[in-house]
Amino acid sequence: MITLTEENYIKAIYHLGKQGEHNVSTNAIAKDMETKASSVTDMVKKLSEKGYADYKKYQGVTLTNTGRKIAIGVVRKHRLWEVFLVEKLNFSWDEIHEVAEQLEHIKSEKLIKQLDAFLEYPTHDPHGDPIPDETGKIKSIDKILLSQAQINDSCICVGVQDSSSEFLKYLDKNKIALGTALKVIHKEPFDNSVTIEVNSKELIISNLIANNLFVKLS
Amino acid sequence: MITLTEENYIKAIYHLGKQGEHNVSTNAIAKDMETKASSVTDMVKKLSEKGYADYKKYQGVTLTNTGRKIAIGVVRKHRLWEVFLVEKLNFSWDEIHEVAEQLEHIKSEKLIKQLDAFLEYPTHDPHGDPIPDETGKIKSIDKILLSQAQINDSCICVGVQDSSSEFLKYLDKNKIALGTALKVIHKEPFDNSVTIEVNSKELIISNLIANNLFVKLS
DNA sequence: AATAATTTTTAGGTAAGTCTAAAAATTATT
DNA sequence: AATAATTTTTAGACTTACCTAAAAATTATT
Repeated sequence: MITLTEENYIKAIYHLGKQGEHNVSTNAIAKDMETKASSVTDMVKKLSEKGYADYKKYQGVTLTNTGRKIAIGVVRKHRLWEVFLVEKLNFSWDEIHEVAEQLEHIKSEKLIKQLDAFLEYPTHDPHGDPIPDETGKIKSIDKILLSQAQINDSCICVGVQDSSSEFLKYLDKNKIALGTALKVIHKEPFDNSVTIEVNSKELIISNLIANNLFVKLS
Repeated sequence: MITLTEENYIKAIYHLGKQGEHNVSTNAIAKDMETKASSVTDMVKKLSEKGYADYKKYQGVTLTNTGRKIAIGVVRKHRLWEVFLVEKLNFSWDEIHEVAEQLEHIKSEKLIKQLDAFLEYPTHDPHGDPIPDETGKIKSIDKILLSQAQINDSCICVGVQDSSSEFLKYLDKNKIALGTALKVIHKEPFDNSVTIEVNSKELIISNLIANNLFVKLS
């Protein structure tokens, strides 16, 4: 049996390793999970013994295939629950993370299978992140950061890099949601801000914002 | 903060005390929770210190108002999730308990409020048990055990006492569900079995079954 | 009422997951 | 290449929730 804590460590290693393939440092995990490096060392040893991770002292850690499968399962659950919260229970996209963090640990094959069907097999969560399918396959769309789009490019908002409440509230305030059409009008070389056309209005966006918004060229 | 384990103990004390009002013995809790009496002693001391229970050595334990409120909150969540599983995710009534045991511990005011609304404010769960409202009020219907009904009484199935998978499967097999109309045809004094008319057919029901089926006279 | 049986509590120990502080290894700097 | 800074690990301790075994209290039986 895998514990809740183990699941959380595995998830962190997965995310920090970009899909769990490259070595993740003890300190990176500690920072991400708001715990101490010594606790992380203890846990990665344990994960390694249990066959969920490969770990060599001072060399960081990677997930094994088993570990990666577990991580993907948790991510799948997390994202399906996020869809449920937004679509069925009228949560806004800045409120869902904390609840999904709890729901992702509920253990029941049938539950997640039925939830998936009930939501009509969504492919992306409310932040635009892909939902792994039952077999763990993740289909990613070819998205770029808004900061990388060129002048006159037309595109559609497909996701966020930062999903902090503050950032999402900023987007709400400016009527930018998933699916919103944007057009790049001007890029200011001085501060790397971007002028875009959105909802038939012009809006100036700081570099920080443009660096956290994923778009798809259209 | 209250832990998951504490919540489970509080819930057990609540159920064993019929609504948490009369003294519950250490052994009764241990049996119910499949743990040892010594563990129970430790925990009831802790619950008592935290103000959730009143406990005097060798005298058993009762819930305080605070403790009872917590128990009712957990029961509310458990039963709402059960409704969700049956109504929305096509679970059958013998599959829901174990998943609801997990879901009942998810902490989010908004979640449960919205879930309640999404389910259109159900008053009873799939076993016929009442769902406490937001303020903790529980409206119970005047139900009796089928074994207490008299010959020629017409009634409706409104709940079960035993919600074990075996019993619920027996009911399914015999096409008895919540809302099913029953009529008492004969009561056999020798073994206390009951002959009923259900779905236009006669069915002989053992005393054990009749003692676990709640009905409302109609 | 004394003894037996049962229940409950106490005492001491274990495992998981955390922490602090110190030691060891690695990486960066001069 | 030697020293400094940083990262990582080890060692030892704490908390929660559990356990076993023995002691104490309660309840039942004769």
